Amino acid sequence: MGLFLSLILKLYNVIEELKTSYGYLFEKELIDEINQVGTFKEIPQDFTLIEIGEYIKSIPLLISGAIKILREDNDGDELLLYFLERGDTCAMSLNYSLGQTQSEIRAVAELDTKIVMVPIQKMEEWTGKYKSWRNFVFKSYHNRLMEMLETIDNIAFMKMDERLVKYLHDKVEITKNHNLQITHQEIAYDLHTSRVVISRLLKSLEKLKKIKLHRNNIEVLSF
Amino acid sequence: MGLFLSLILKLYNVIEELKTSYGYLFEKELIDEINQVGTFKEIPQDFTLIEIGEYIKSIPLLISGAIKILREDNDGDELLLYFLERGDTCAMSLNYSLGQTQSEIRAVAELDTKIVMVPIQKMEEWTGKYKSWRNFVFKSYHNRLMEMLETIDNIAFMKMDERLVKYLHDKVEITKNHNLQITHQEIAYDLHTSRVVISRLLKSLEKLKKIKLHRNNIEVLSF
DNA sequence: AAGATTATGTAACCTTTGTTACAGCGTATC
DNA sequence: GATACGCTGTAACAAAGGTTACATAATCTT
Repeated sequence: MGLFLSLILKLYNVIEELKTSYGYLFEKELIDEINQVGTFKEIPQDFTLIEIGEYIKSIPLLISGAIKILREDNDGDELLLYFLERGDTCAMSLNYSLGQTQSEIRAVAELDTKIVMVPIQKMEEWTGKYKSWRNFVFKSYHNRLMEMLETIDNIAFMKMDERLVKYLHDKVEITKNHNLQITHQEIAYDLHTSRVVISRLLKSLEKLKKIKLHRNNIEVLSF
Repeated sequence: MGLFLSLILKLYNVIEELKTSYGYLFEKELIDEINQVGTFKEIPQDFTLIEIGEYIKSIPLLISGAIKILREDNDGDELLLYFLERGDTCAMSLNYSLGQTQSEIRAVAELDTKIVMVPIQKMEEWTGKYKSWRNFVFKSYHNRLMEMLETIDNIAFMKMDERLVKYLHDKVEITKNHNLQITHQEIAYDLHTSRVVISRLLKSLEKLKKIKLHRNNIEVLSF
């Protein structure tokens, strides 16, 4: 009886979470369908949702938290592309071609994150059936294109010191915390450079009183 | 009478061109609709189709030729993003939000190019009405995302000499000509670097017998 | 043909970024 | 508390790319 009640509560919560995050976007019928075929998942921080080369079987709809999308080259060198937040989905997963598609990116939970996974098969059905889903997919694609453009701007037009400042500010925004739990090496991976370069630039930012450096922690002062 | 005949021939050609480039994608009814509302345009090489900040009023469907898509930063520094070819469209234009959208990119004809311009208003109508159009839009978005990924790979993971080699090879492929009519300065703009750097690297490629340098012309030997 | 314009070649130098090496500190583990 | 390990700081050097300056060559203009 207690178990039964908690199951009902759980389901109730999922549909509530969906309504909160997507209710303003989707019709009631679509929310109901998502609730039926989707699986709710709670992802702990730093968990890898998908690796490069893995087959994409479902589309993630973000309820809360944040997901970091990374690109990697043949030598294993990384680069942070962008973050996904509530109401976002991964445009890379939206490709519903006949054959299976392999992921071009790695997705890692940046925070504890709640998502609803929808089987990729529903894509085609829903894009015909629900105008709101169609618009959502178009909008997602468009947002992702804009974020890729921003990433290109960053790496093409900005120098490493500017990129680092932007990175720190983005992190503060995503985590909603001025104290970033992060090592210099981790930043170096995300920006595709070396730890020494990051330490050097961070130290100069500290001298400018923009940040304060601690072990495993960076305090962002100016924002 | 001669004029009347040539008009008929012209219209006939447009629908034929559409059928050749898009017939395998679109239903006959959609081809007919495109033919009715679209305007056929012949764009001469180097003509700018759209500037950054201009309002997007129509979607270009490429019939033949090639279009170069460029990004620019606040200081006017350029960067080549990718090329569009037959059967492609500009994903940046596909955003049919309520308000007008400003272009984030510049589009320049790389070759003499034929396109059909479709009013942006048709987007919403056709995505509901034609499954093939929907798929085309999704596929375009996906292709453009993949090209942006490739661009990011280039600028993030490759050094200038490798980027230059890739650039030359891409040019040969697009123009279908081993003799590239181009100056060092133009290459420098596309790759967002300086003319001196390009001259230096080109000279070293020439010493490696990969290219032969002439005035306003680069002969690509190894391919 | 003379002069102007544009394209290319190259040297010298500077800045940014990447690499190697090592020291010192904080924390966890035994 | 001794030891090991991970994180940070920094120096010294190397490499890539950007800048300035100038010479020369090809082409266009008049």
